[in-house]
Amino acid sequence: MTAKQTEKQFLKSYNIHDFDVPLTSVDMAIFTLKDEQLQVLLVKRAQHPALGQWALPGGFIDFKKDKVLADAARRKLAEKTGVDTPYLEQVATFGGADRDPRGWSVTITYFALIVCDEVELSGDESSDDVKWVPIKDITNKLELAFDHKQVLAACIERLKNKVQYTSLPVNLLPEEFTLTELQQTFEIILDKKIEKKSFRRRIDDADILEETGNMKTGSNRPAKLYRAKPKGENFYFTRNIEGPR
Amino acid sequence: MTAKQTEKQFLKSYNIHDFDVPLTSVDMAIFTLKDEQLQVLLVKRAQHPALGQWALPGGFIDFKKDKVLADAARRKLAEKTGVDTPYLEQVATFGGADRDPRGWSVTITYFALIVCDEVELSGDESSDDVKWVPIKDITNKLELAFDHKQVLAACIERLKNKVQYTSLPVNLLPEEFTLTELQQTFEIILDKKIEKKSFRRRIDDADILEETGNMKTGSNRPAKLYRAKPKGENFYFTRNIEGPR
DNA sequence: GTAATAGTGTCTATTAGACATTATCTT
DNA sequence: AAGATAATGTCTAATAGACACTATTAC
Repeated sequence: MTAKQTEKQFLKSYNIHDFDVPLTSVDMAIFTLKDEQLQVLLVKRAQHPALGQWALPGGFIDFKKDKVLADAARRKLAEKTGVDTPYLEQVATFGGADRDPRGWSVTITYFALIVCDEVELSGDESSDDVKWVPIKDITNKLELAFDHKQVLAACIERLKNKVQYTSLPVNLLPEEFTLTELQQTFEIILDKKIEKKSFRRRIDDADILEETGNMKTGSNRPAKLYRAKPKGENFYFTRNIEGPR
Repeated sequence: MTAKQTEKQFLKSYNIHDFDVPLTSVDMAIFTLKDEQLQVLLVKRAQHPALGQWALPGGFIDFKKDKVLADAARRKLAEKTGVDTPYLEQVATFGGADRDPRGWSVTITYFALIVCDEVELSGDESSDDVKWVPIKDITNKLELAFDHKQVLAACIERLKNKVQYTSLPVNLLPEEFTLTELQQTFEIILDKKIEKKSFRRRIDDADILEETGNMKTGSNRPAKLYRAKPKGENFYFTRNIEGPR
């Protein structure tokens, strides 16, 4: 391999396996709101290594199906849940010699926010079982495969942090929702109470919602239903939610 | 490969090359403050592909030298600059079929903040030349190898965003510095003026600096010199710098 | 009517920006 | 003393939390 080659000659003689190439995969923390708790999807591994252990869903890149990294993440999500247009965010990439017994490995980690009643859980050849687990139950008692507990912790931390200054929780609610439901979603993730008026001012100032015209009724005054505005990317506030003084 | 194997048997017969494995590397955006500008280190590629083009420094993981991903980033930084304890932050991972002519590739991207006068630039076998480039000069005119312009844009965006609510710029200054120098650093990165009293209140409230006891003299009133407190991780403010009203 | 939750008005405490003022050095 | 920059005092405007109050439904 001399510098006098043309690029074409170089590429012809190039063999990826001449170099140290880590085992590279994509893992997902798929979050949803269920039973008034933030929950994450875990799969029981049906293959070695870590056979039988609970793990974040994930897998290898498919060179034919995936054009870019996020495609692999979306594909994994769709395989497990059937959901195909979630909020998806890359969190971090973990790599090291010891995190997988097969050798030096790298995992690119994403989290997704989905509406759980749009989901049809489905295992596949790589998992015996799939389940939602409240993130509060992910304690020392529950073992996860590989370093997935750390990976998941990073995803939860990112989510909690961003909920302090973005409108992310909108993505955990169905098409139409009330402001009270949205506030409760924030409160569940932040694990603290938010003052109603402050919250509504904040959302109103962000100008990210529109009324659907419909109302949610119950045994009391009906509430206006809102949806995210069409152009609705995530809104970034310049101040964190402060919470009770 | 049946499910009846033990994990040991599985690992024995496992061959990483039976799967789609992307070419995985680490790239660095090394930032410094030089001539009152934020600058980034670029290297001229001495090898195919993209021979002769300017690129972010980077390279492959070394399974012997690198225990975890960040080791590879630190090693690349030290090879180019001699700096060994920088502020280092993982930004994002880019992967796709088309970003490198050698095939499906993944790059884990970090940025580093270093003090440029502690640096001894040194090329090595993979680069003809190394230089600092002001980020304002990274325009349409300047071509970068692969998708490095996008990669760099992501690093710059992350840095600028975080400077709004963290104390990151401390890492761009030498051991001792004045509050005015720190303020100027913020102003350069954010590209806007900050009101002196607001800035000093903010830094004071964060309680991240300590006086060194030394003064910086000039042709006017001397200024106190500060250093980051020993336990000094980065401080996260709950509000962004607002800037002029 | 009562119960319940939706939605609003408004006070107060906090705080960031503005900007004037004072302090301390060199020449 | 003049010039320059460091450092601080303090006013004002903006705004988040607190909390009381009104509105609208089911029963």
